[in-house]
Amino acid sequence: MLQANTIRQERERILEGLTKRHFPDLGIIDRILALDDDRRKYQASGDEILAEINRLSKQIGDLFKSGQAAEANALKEEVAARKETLKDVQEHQDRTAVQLEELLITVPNIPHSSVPEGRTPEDNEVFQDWTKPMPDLPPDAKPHWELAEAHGIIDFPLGVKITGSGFPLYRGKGASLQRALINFFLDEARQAGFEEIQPPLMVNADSARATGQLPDKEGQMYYVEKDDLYLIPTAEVPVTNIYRDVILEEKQLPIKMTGYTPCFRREAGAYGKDVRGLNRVHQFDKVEIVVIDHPSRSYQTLDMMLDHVRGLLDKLELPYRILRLCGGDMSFTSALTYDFEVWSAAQGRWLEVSSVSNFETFQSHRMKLRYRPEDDKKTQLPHTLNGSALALARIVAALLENNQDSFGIRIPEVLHRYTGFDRIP
RNA sequence: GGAGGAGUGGCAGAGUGGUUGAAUGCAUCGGUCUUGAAAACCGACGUAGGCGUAAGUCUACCGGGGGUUCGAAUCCCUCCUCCUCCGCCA
Repeated sequence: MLQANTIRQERERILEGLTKRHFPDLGIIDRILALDDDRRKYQASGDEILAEINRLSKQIGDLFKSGQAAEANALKEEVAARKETLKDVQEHQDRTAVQLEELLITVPNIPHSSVPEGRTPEDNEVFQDWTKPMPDLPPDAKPHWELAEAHGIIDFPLGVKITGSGFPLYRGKGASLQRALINFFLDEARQAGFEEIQPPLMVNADSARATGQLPDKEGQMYYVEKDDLYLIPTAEVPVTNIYRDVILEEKQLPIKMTGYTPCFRREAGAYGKDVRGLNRVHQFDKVEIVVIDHPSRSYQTLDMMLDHVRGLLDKLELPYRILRLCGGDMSFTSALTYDFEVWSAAQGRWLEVSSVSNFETFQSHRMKLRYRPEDDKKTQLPHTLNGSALALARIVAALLENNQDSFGIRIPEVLHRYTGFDRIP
C-alpha cells in the first residue's frame, strides 16, 4: 500500500507509474488527496475539542476536590455540549479515514524505472535468453505426465480419487525426487546465508492482508471457515509476517530468510492444456527466499537473488530464460519482477518456475514493518523482496522431459547425493 | 473441550477512577571521572497522527474491540492470547 504522504509529495511520479501499469482510474489519486485533506481537517478540529474536554475535566476534578460542586456541575454541561460536537466530527473523521483506506488499498505499487512498457505477457522483456543448445530428445519423447505414468512416479488419478484434480500423488522415486529437490534448494539457500524457517501453513486474515493476498486475491486462497484461517498460497505470507508490526535496528538489515512449504492455490476456472500434468496444480512444493533490506541496497539485493536462482538452475542443468515483467503484467504489490522460465522440451514450452520481486516499501507500509536509522530517531520503511528458489512441480516436469532418453530419465548429478539414485527407473 | 488465574514501555515490575504516557529496577545511548576499561555519578531513552520553517505543541495508544463516567491502565461487556488443573491426543 502506498502512503498518502508519498502520493502528495510525488504525485507526478505516481501518475506516471500508474500509467505504465495501465491502471484504468488515474482520477483516484486526486480523490485520495482530497480525502486525505478532509481527514486531516477533521482530525485537527476533533483534537482541538478533545483537548478542551481534557482541560475541563481536570478543572472539574479540582473543583470537586475543593468542594465547589455547583461550579463543577456547570462545567459538566459544557463538556456534554462539546461531546455532541465531537461525536459529529469524529463520525466524519472515521468515515473519511475508512474511505481513504478503501481507495489506497486499490492502488498498485509504482513500477521501477526499468520496468518495460506493455500490457500483456507478450510484452514482457526477455532479460536473459538461453543461448546454449537445447536438450536433444529421442524421437519417441513424451510429455512429463506420460513419463510419470510410465515410470509409476506420479499418480494423477489417485490424487483425483483422494482429493480432486490438481493434487498429484508422488510415489517411489517420484516422491524421493521431490524430497531431494527440497533439500537441495534449502541447503543452497542456507549456504547463501538465508535462515531456514518452518512457518505455519495456515495464516489468519491479518497476515494475509499484510502481504497483500487480502483483499485483492481472496479467491486464490483456500479458506477454512470454521477457524477463519487461510491455507498459504506461498511461504512468503507467513515468513514475511514474522516482521509484521516490528521496528528493526538498521544494523539488523539485511534479514535473509528461506522456507520450504507446500503451497495451496485454488486457480479457479483453469482447465485445458495449460494445466495438464504438473503445469498448474492446486498443491505444490516451493522453497522461498525472503529479504528485508535497506532501501539504498535493495536493487543490489534483487540482483543477488537473481544470481542465486541462476545458480540453482545451472546446477540442475536446465535451460532457462529470465523475463523482466512489463507494467501491465506485474503483480499488484511489486515494483520490479523477474520471472524465471525453464524449457520443458517435450511440451515445447517455457514454464514459469520462479518470480523474484522487489516490493520496495509497499508491503512494509502495509504491515507496519519499520527500521530505525542509526543517525535518526524517525523510523523508516525498509524494502522487502522475495523469490521462489524454487517451485518444485514445474521443475520436475522440465527435468523429466528434458532428461529422458529411450531407457528412462537421467537425474542431474547435483541431486545424486540427495536422491541416492541417478536414473529413473 | 471443562474449571480457575493472568495480560502494563526492549525486559522485569508498581499502579483499582482525577497533572499516570505511566513509579522503580535492568538493558540501551550520551556525558563526567579514568592511561584504558569497570564501578560510581549526571542526563537521555515508546509508537502513530495533527498543526508549525523550527523550537515546540495538541491528540490517540497500558492484549483487540465496544461501553459506563465530566474524567478509565484502573469499572462493565465481548473477543484473543498465555499460565495451572482435568479430559482428549500425533
